[in-house]
Amino acid sequence: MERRRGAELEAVLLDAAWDELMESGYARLTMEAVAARAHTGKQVLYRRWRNRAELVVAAMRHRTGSIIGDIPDTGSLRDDVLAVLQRMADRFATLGPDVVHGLLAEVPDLDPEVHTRMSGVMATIVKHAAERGEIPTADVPDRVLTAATNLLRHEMLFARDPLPASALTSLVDDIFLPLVSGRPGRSS
Amino acid sequence: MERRRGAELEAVLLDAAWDELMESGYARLTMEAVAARAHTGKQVLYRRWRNRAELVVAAMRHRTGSIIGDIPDTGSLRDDVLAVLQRMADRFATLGPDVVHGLLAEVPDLDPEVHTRMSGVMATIVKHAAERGEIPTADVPDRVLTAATNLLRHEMLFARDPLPASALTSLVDDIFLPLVSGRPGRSS
DNA sequence: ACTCCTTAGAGACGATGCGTCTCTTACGGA
DNA sequence: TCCGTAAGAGACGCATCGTCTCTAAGGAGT
Repeated sequence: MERRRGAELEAVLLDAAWDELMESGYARLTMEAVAARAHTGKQVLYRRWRNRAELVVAAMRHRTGSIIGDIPDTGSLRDDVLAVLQRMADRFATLGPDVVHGLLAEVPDLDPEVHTRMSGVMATIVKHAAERGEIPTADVPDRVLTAATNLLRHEMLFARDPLPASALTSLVDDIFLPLVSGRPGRSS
Repeated sequence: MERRRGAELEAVLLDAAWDELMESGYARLTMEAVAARAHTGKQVLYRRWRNRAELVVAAMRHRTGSIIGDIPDTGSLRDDVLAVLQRMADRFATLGPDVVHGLLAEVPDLDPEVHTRMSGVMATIVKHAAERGEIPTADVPDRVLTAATNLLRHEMLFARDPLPASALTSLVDDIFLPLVSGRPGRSS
């Protein structure tokens, strides 16, 4: 029997966990199933991750790499923000609400890193826009910077159905742009 | 042995569930424990609620009644909104993140009712403000109406520590009021 | 007052799945 | 070649879910 080791084995384990996650969701993912899919025993999993939650988080990081890639710079503030929101929506769509809810319940420490990174991304985008003269100032409160992304995350957490296409544009046009451009929001 | 029945028994069951929820949180709440605390058997619980999640939701409704009481009307838009946010924060504080996360994971259908009600409350508050002349118009997109409450919920869901007092005022002054008054947001 | 019928109270039961433990054996390093 | 680490496999104990079973309390009906 060929026996896997080290990084090679680890990749197989994480792939198995990811596949299981996609097939069964978080609530129904069992360590037994992951081990079986990887043709190994549970101990091999528990030797690396302390519990199901850690395994799933590792599988996600392994599969999707960095939480957020590079910072969009399209030359238009609106398009930049839309690009960020679109990425979030795509990411969430592949995971599904079940996974996010499950992780949220069991891994409360998952978020802060994401939040600070998001905040940084938005700050950069806003700075670019201010340099172009699109908006009067890049000096914007953190809550405003993250308002659109946080609202999107909120909607995705509670939405039962896929988000309508209008959701992203509404967040940008009704919320974000009015706040950073210092202009009245459009009325409905 | 005195044997409880009907509404009387149901109240005892729901109180037991609530106490257990406060003591152990959602993740550690077991049907056995609730039954034992109410001095009865599990079947009595399962005869009324199909699973743990339904029992907990029923216990919450029983304890805290309607999700939102009356609509604040202080004569000031800012104070009205702050009052709503304060109520949300209080409610969440008594429940704790564990309970909310757990329910979110197991009862995805919990939200829509809350959302529409929240939307209605904010619409009324805004209408009053417009009638007083505090803001130019009550014709505000739904996403703007619910922006503050949704952002607060988002922060509470992800916050590890109790919210700082400034969170509520920041949501009102940096986000909500600028959006509905059609004026620039303050800079940080 | 007597009977019946629902269901409370109590707990056994099977199933599931976690996380631990044990055992054998492949294989890389010295 | 020898040895030690860890892979592969699965048994194990424990917790808890949700179901089933049994006895008897106490209203409802005559």
